[in-house]
Amino acid sequence: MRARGTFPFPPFHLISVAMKSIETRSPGRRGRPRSFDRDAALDAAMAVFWEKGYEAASISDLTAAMGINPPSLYAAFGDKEQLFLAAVERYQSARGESCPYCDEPTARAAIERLLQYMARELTEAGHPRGCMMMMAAATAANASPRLQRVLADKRAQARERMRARIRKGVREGDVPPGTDATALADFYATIITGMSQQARDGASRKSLLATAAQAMRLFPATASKPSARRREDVTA
Amino acid sequence: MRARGTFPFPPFHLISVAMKSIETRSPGRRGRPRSFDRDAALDAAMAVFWEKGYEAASISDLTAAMGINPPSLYAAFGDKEQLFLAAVERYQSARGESCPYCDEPTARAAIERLLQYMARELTEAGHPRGCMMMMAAATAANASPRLQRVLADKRAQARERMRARIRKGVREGDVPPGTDATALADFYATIITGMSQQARDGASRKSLLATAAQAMRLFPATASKPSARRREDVTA
DNA sequence: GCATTTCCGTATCGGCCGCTACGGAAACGC
DNA sequence: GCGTTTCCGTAGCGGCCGATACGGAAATGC
Repeated sequence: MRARGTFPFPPFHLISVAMKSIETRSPGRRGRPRSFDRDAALDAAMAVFWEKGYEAASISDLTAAMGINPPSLYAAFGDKEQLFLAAVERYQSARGESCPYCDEPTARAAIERLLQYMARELTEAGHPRGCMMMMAAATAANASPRLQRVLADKRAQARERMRARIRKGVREGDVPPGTDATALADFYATIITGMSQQARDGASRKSLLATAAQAMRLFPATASKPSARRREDVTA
Repeated sequence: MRARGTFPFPPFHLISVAMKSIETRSPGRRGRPRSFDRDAALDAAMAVFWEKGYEAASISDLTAAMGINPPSLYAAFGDKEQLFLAAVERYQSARGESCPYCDEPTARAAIERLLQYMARELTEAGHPRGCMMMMAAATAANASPRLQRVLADKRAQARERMRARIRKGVREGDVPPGTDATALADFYATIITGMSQQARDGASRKSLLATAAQAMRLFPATASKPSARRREDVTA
């Protein structure tokens, strides 16, 4: 009984797990092999951290969800903090980065796609509500400085990515010149942060999508500068 | 040495403390009187909860900040949960309610005043950053159901107050008819929630004020006459 | 003065925390 | 088969958690 079944994950996850499992069997590892799937255990740990946050997730909670005993956890992941960091990496590589919003042709479309993706993801059934990083940030108030710094860096990176995309839009002409990319990125970062909290509070997907749509209304409209293609500006 | 000095509070607090102190001395209380100021201790406890959240604030942290020993804490406040609830009440009566934004003549002015007040309050020096209620909500993930319900009610009340103010604006004609008060209140609730998190993350007051100003840009514009055109919004 | 009432400080309580020592079992290379 | 290596499960470590038992001290009413 390895799979816990509490938080089913998409197929691509299982594929990745299988590949990793084959990969780690190739070298000449001696002795008894590990009897549980490391990535599956990591997914289970991620779900617990996502649900409860960092400090509130006890080793007992984690081992129960992972289906292993404490020594196996420590042998495979080091300690609670390293396990959490591994879970964060997995969370980001499987979810955050799975929305290549920066590939959208315009900055507006990119931000809009990101907001809609977040509104859906934060209220998706099958995993805890809200964003794992936000939950962790709130519950790691007196964790190690290293962990806090890592989390702060991740958040700063997310905001910086939005800012860079907006600046690119200014350079390419699909965002009005003189637009304050920093202020705009701060605004949308605030929206996303707030949506995560609202989702955790039980807000419906419809409500979050409405908020996202509202927020998009104040994205600076293009002054019909390049190629004169009129956008469906929903401005008020 | 009673005052801790870590988190100085405004004068009105001290006045309230003095009045309460006089009040509680009047009845025929026998035996040795309490040797510490209950309200001052409550303020110190509030600061700890505000800084660390509910679960991360230990009795040891609290007693150290309050300048008393555990038995005095339990005698005066019951247990940790009741102490926290008392701190929440004090927080709200001293801060949340101290911004009578609903008295503003128009709904727009009310929301704008609220947002600006929050932007300043959340970054005010002299007390922890962010909103105590938000911090508590995030760190009370596995607290008692009763406590979680109380916190959820408080948040719902705050949102409902905004919604009611917007609806009043619609009735009185300073907000366009057909405005979706619920969606608008949800949006501003999301903004405020997000601002609290951003403040905790170290965002500057200037940044929060800019975000608040951005958010005000999409408050439905008043038509010059209350009987003007309807405007469609919140479309997916 | 006295008896009574209440508070305060010390010194814990049982329980859970993150974490690990240890011995036996399982899978390896040969 | 063998010895070696690694893993697993039990059982428990020291430490902090929230919460208290208890005895002495302080302030009361009389």
